[in-house]
Amino acid sequence: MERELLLLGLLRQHEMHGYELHGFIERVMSTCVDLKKATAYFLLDKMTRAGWVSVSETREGKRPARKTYQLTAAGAAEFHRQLRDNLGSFNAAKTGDDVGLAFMDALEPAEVLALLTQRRARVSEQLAEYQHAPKHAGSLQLLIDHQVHYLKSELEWVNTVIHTVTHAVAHTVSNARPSTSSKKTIPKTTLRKPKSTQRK
Amino acid sequence: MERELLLLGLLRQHEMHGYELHGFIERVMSTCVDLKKATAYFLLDKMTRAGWVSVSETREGKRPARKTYQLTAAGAAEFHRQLRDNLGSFNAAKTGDDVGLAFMDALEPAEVLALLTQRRARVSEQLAEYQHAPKHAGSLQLLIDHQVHYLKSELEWVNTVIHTVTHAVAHTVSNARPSTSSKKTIPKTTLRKPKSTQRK
DNA sequence: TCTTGATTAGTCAATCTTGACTAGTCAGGA
DNA sequence: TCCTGACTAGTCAAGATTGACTAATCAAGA
Repeated sequence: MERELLLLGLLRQHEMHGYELHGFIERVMSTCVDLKKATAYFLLDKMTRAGWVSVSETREGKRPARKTYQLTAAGAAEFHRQLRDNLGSFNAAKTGDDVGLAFMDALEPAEVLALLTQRRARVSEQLAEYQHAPKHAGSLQLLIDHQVHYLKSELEWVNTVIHTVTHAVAHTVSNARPSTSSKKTIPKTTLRKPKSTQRK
Repeated sequence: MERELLLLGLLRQHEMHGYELHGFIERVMSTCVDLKKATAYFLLDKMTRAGWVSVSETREGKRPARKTYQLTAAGAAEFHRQLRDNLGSFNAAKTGDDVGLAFMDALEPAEVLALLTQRRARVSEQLAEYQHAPKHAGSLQLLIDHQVHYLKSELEWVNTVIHTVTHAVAHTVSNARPSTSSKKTIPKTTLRKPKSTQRK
């Protein structure tokens, strides 16, 4: 839904054709939003049907006609409505990217540590990339700063997990029978067998 | 894609029917993943076609038949593949939830502040809710902790933005002609008009 | 001049996701 | 007994999203 706001917001500045909108988003904002070309066209179409933008075909030379989109009055109103809604509300992203953590017990702790270390490297790489990227002007930089802030927080998180697991390993190893490490980290009580609803 | 891993991982513990899988995810993991019922069934179906899970219809009393899903050997292999992939890689969430920030200039700074304050309240509420929720066992709690860590980071972020905007307002107001505040925060140079590709 | 590869501009079929709906069961009160 | 509302279990059509494809233009080198 914030993708619509984004398109409306960009069109507010001046009319553009679909490819241009998508290109700008890719080039400048790819750090924090992703909007594939086909989705951009889909949304522009939808918003055209809703009367928020209007299209005009422009023909240049022998090129196939390009569609230029411009904001209508209704679109401007919708932009303001969505903007207020966007700034005043909060939709937490789901951090489910690391669901695997719930199933750590399926692997040797040593392997888990190796994998998490690899994950940490990925986070660092991305963080470095965004931190050293050329600065943008004004409010756009704010969005990138947000992503950087988020990545820093993710880096902290991976580190916490790595520490936790490291200690768990140390503990487990010292208590384990030789050559077999206890791999159960989810106690049985977490996942109960379905209460048998057998009847009759 | 991590939704598949989640389903496979849960089925690894013991067979379940679709409703049970979805129910468990809703009840226990709704903080960090969201998987609607229909999506769960869709994925189970897909994974059945892929041979990762098998289905058996069980009939109890006069109830309509329920489908019970169990992990196959191929499914177990796939689970391990996906688990390794999941732990070792990192897909940054896009923080685009606040794209509106890029268009702050369309509103009075005072209103922006009010809206951001409201946003901060939303973040706090959610954070409080998750922090005080009953603890879960083992690795599952880890996922919730991640979400809490993330929400704390978001709270910091909103605060940063509020501070920034507050100062910008102070600065603007002191420089402004009386009764009109400068609202342009995105300099013109950020969004250029398309270089006219006029030819001929 | 011809070919190759990049850029512009979009379309389309396949896949994924979801809100809304169906339908049986069961417990408890009128 | 009948009705109501909650729970169980799932289906379905509509909508959103994407990867892969088409097709024209243009620049630059062989």
